[in-house]
Amino acid sequence: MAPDLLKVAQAMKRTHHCNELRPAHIGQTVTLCGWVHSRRDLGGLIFIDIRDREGRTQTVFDPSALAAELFNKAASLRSESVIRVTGVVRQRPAGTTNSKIVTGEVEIVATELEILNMAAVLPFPVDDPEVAAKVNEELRLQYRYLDLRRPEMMRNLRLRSKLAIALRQYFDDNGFLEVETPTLFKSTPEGAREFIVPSRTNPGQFFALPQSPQQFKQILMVAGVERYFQLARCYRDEDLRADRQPEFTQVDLEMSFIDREDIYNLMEGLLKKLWKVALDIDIPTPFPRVPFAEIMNRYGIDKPDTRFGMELVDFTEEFRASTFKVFSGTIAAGGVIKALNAKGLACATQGQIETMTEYAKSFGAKGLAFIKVEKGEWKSPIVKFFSAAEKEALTKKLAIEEGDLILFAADQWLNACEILGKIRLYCAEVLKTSGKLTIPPHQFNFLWVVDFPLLSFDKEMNRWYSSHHPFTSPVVEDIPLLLTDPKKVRGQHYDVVVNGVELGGGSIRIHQPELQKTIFEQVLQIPPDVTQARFGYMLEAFKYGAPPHGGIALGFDRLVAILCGTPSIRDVIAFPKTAKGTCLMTQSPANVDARQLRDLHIELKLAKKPVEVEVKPQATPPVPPTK
RNA sequence: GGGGGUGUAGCUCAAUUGGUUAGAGCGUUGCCCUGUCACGGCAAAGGUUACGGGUUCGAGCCCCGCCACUCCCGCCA
Repeated sequence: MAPDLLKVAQAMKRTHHCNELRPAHIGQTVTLCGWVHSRRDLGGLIFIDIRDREGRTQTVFDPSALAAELFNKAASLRSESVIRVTGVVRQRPAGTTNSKIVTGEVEIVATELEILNMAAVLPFPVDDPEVAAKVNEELRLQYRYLDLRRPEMMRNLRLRSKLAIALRQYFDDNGFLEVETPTLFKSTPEGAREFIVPSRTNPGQFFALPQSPQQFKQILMVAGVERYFQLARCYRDEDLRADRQPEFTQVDLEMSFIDREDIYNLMEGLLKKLWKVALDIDIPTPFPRVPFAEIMNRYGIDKPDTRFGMELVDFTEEFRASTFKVFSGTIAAGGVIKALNAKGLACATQGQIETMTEYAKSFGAKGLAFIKVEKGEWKSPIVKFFSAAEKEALTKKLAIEEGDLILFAADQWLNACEILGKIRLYCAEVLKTSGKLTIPPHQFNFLWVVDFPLLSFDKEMNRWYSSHHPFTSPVVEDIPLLLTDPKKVRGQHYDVVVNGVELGGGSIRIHQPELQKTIFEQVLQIPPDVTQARFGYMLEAFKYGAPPHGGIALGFDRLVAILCGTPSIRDVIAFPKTAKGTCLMTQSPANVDARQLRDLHIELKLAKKPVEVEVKPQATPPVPPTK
């Protein structure tokens, strides 16, 4: 490059970021680049706050020291225009420093201003954090590039990047290889609904986007990689939630020659590091390891929030011979009685109780028995059936006090637990809103849920299916029960849970082809030809020396969301989809032209006419009249 | 697939029981202003009340339909 061009190019560049200037820089000539955060035009003096990714700095345009042309240029600037300002750093006059920003002791007396790009009038404000945070999410997603300029969103992106780098470093330190696996994969209809991709070169055939790199990572173990990890993009064509997107990122890993404890230790080390990096919090390890049956008994959900009590208590023995037939009858039919004490919720209105009852019914409960403890009395339609001994047992085991609300579930064990588990969470929400339950913002209760049942029974189909996936290894001593008592077989599966959120799960896998074949054909009753078509390549691979192995996957988006303190993973994904799976910014999905379909040998047969993509009128403010 | 919530000016929100010309703050535009940082002052523009029907003398408000966003259930091996 010619020397003069090089000089121009260097003059283009900033000398500092907008968070850097301090009294130590006074007297220096500096250049800043960024966006017009705000402009305060006092007529004879203009202040412009310039903002970049790092922070904000005040610049001053003083007509006594400037060409009129430059001053007018500054006066014409609109919010969010892109500028480059050169000037001299000086101390702010006494009494005009701004303690709210780190550069608040100094300002730049502008000597040059270049407008790199004028911005149109904004569809929503990005400079006022309070207003911006309330803006309709639809609008934020449509103009995501403006939304991401907000410091809060930029902070989320930055933390996400920091965490990704920290975990890569952690895995490298622990001897892992990062391997990328294909996203054009094969349909495996056993799991979640998949996104299907037609193959042009193989008419009538389809790829599927992977729900996880599960099979590839196991084959990498057969390949002798020994320790693999990946920040893997995964796809599921299911309905969305605040914590679910159709494409999402998993921290995926697999190790050979290990057992469950090795996974626990590795992940505890990782999470310890990430919490330190993000929040400077030392989380205690090891995490409790609690069997599934105990978790269900105590919390009624497999991802319990243990930051508050209100645990479920069993009263099956106490009510076995009760004169209250609803309870004793349920027990006689093989069911259980569970209760929970919603501390301080006796104030619940009739309406709230009804809401809870309806809620319980929506999960299959027949009703929801309750006792309100008010003014020393037990107010309840059922308490008249209870004997003194039964009342005493309740008082003792539930530690009943004035102001409590006791709720009961009578059903088969798992149903009773699950119903009361949902009610427990509902009560916690009510107590939180009324200020009777407060949870410190930086409390993190981690735990491992272990010993899940390997198999679940599908009544409609009258067959067993894998609780997780068919490659999960049974607990070794339970293998003999596979064909005799499948219900009792525990899987070597584990979930890591924090504050009621399932952060991830994994398992030790089956590495013996014979056992895998038994599970597929005899336990799951998948016909051999189907097994062969779907998983033949895996069974084949496992014939040539598969090491014992296991792994886990963490939901990276959820992890980042928790560390950013946001309830929605959309806030930590740069370009998320809406609840209907569309992208408001790019207006996708969209129609394709007939020729593309013809190339793919696809013909559309739609019940309804394809909805013509309505070209939304851009929410642009009226164009101001020209001067 | 089912249930709940929301939709009024560019943005955030009001609008009493269905009743006059649908208001406010911010933003925008014009004028004034040399120490502001939520700058200030004066003035102005800006509305198919998401959309389509219906009831009514009269609908932002009631009814039916529909669309979008959102939360939850189902679903997510």
